[in-house]
Formats: sequence, structure tokens, C-alpha cells
Amino acid sequence: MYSTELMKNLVKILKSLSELNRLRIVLAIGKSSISVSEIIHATQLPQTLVSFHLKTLRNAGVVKTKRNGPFIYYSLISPNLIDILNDLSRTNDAAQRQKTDAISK
Amino acid sequence: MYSTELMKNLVKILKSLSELNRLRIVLAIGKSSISVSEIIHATQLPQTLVSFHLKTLRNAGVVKTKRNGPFIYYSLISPNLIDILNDLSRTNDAAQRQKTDAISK
DNA sequence: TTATTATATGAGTGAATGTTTATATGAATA
DNA sequence: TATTCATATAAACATTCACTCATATAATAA
Repeated sequence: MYSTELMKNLVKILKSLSELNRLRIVLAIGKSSISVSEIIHATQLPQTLVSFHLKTLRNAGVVKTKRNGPFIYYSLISPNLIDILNDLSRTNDAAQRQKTDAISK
Repeated sequence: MYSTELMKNLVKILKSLSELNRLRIVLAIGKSSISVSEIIHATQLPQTLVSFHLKTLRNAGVVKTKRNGPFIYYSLISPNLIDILNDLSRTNDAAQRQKTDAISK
């Protein structure tokens, strides 16, 4: 089904999303376009750390940038990533409940 | 939107999926239920390594087990995880094409 | 041009994580 | 019971990775 290439790509995205601060950044961006300053403000993370993580997200092909004067605006290349993350969260939530239910029987 | 708890849970799943060998294992399991031997055969990975990764997937709440004699069968707690991964892969594929297209202009 | 603001990069450090080797457990069979 | 097969665990090692600190670049304003 999946070629090695596709799988490696998938791993790259998953890895880029699988770190709390990066996930917070991605969710802060959401379906809009916000500057690094706004990301810093939203996440309360040090500037260098935000920049560092944004690089990872760029390399993974998750976000894209657009400069406007001194500001650089970040947005998701595929905004529906947000929907996918919501799906995953819901799915897992249901799974966790299932697990708990099974034990409590 | 997301509580810290939910985000940490999401990170845990994402992290469990964001490693090539674990992803291969998850995809090998797919929507069915297969024994460890079958996983080993499908992935061509050393037995200890498969066992090791299965533990991570169990801890992340991604897979569940059912013993049948000497065999232990693994399946996804939420089989629709497969659909979500497909979505993510398709989404990314489209995004990559978008990026390439932009450059080739 | 100098200073200031916004953002990125590089080096260094410590912690987390994947892999291997050796060993253990648990079920089935002789 | 002894042996074999299926699977799991523990320790040791190597590598990856997140974070911080210091510095660089790029745009704007004074």
C-alpha cells in the first residue's frame, strides 16, 4: 500500500507534530496566518525556541511563510490538518474510554 | 480549545506513530488482528525490536492484545486510525505538490 | 548611518529514545 | 519433566533531539 517514500514522508510530518511545543504552535496557527510574535505571545515560549521549532515545521512541509515588512507570517500548508488532528484526538478519546470501560467491568 | 491533558494525550499518540518501524507495524496490523510472528514476518524486523515497539504502542493506547494459546494477537483499539493516517498522507501529498508547483512556476 | 525591532541560526549540553544482546516467561508438545 | 516455540523484559550503547545562550540577518525608524 504505502511506498517507503510515502511512509518516510508520513513519519516526518508525524514527528514534527509529536512534540508538545510544536503541537501548541501548530494549533495556535490553526487555519489562519499569524506572525512569529503572535505565536510567541500565544505560546509564551522563548523566541529562539519558537524559531527553532518553526524550522522543524517548515522542513516537514507543515507550514509556509509570507513576509510582510519586518514580520513573517506563518500558516499551515494544509489547513485541514487541524481537522485531522481533531479527528485523531476524538478517536483516541473514544479509545481511552473503551479501555477504561473494559477495566471497570 | 484543547486542554493540556488532551494535548498531552495527542502528543503521546503522535509520538507513538512518528517512528518508521512503529508506523510500519501499525500499518501491518491495519484493521485486522495479527500475531507478533506475523508482524515480524511482515516487517522483517528482529523479534525483540518488534516487542519493544509494541510496548510503546500499547502504552500509547494505540493497540490492544488478545492471547490465543502461545500467540498474542494485536489489533488497533481504533481501526479508523488507518483512515486518519491515509487522510494525513493524502493531505501532505497534496501540500508537497503545491510546494513543488509554486517553485516550478 | 546608527539604533531598534522582528526573526533566524549555530554551538553546546543534557535528556530522551531506538537498537542490540542476553535472558526470562509462558504455553504447547514430546 | 524436558524441550521447543512465541513473546516479553532488562541492560548497555549510540543516536537523536529539545533547549539555552550567544550571535547574525533583515527591515524599519531616527
